[in-house]
Amino acid sequence: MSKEPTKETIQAWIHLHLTHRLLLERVENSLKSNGLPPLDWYDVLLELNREKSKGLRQYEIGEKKLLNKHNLSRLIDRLEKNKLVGRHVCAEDGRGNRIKITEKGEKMLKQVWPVYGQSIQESFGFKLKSNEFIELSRILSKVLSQSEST
Amino acid sequence: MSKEPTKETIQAWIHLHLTHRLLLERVENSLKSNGLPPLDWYDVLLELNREKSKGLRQYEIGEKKLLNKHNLSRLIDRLEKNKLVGRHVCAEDGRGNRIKITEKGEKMLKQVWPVYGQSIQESFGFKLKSNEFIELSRILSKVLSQSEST
DNA sequence: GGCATCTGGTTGCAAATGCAACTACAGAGA
DNA sequence: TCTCTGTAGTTGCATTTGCAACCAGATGCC
Repeated sequence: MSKEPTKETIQAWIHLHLTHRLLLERVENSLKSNGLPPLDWYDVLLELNREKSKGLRQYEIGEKKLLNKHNLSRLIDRLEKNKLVGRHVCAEDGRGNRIKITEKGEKMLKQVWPVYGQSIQESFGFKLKSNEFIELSRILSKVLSQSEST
Repeated sequence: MSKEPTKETIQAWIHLHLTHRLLLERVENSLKSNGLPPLDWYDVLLELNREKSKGLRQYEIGEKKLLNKHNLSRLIDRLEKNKLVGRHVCAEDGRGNRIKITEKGEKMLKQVWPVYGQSIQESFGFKLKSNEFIELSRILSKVLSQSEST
């Protein structure tokens, strides 16, 4: 089994890398210039918002968002310091805690979305056709789904 | 003109974000565990290797790689400290300098590629069919090319 | 139970990044 | 020429990340 990627593979990887950098920079800039917190905050809050009642364990967030535990722990620190989430005792496991979004966190979500959404739309949404977004998602999902176990 | 991205747009963006994070983490880990420098070093060296004689201005590298000047300046510091590149006086513009790759830099490129290439192949190359890589590149190129001026 | 090992999460320290201010030269215009 | 503005690159400082060591509770084995 050849270990060398093909030209097409390399090309696609480079484009993926560059496109991501471009879009992320745009999004972060627009958040920042609107006085809003970085994208990661939104990402985590959004995940927590889906589990308002139970909350989530840190490792669950880490798995969903592919964030490592060190940084996630400190990201939660920052969110907690800003009263956007709370750490709650975890009944099932004394080591861990359950993270829950606060009212203020929910408000933040609502506040961020218009800016975030608009930024995605401008930098990305207008550039492709609907079926291209679908195709892009399909292809990337394949990469993601086959990699979960690995 | 609606500012709200469609569901498909959002979905594609999230997949792009996650896939990139996954692949980058894999690549960086394999480089690190083989005692090799981070991907950015390779990226910049590769660009410089295409212009061995003339070298490149920092802003040129920045444009190609979408790196901002502050970080690029310090990245060059690190590369220079490791004797992988050199800063040379720039005839046309007294403010700037020309960055050129050294022999050691070229060696580093050769040393990194097997590990880097293998890592891409394992995490990415095996997951899609050839025509999917081509389609992926095509779509992402559209996002990139339409964004250059913006 | 008692011990070793594993896992979730935290923390100290070093390295990298983002931001803003700064230097130095370039280029345009009076 | 002189001045004003713009651009290339650097640097100080605060924030964030990465790494490794660590703590404490869970799990497995005897």
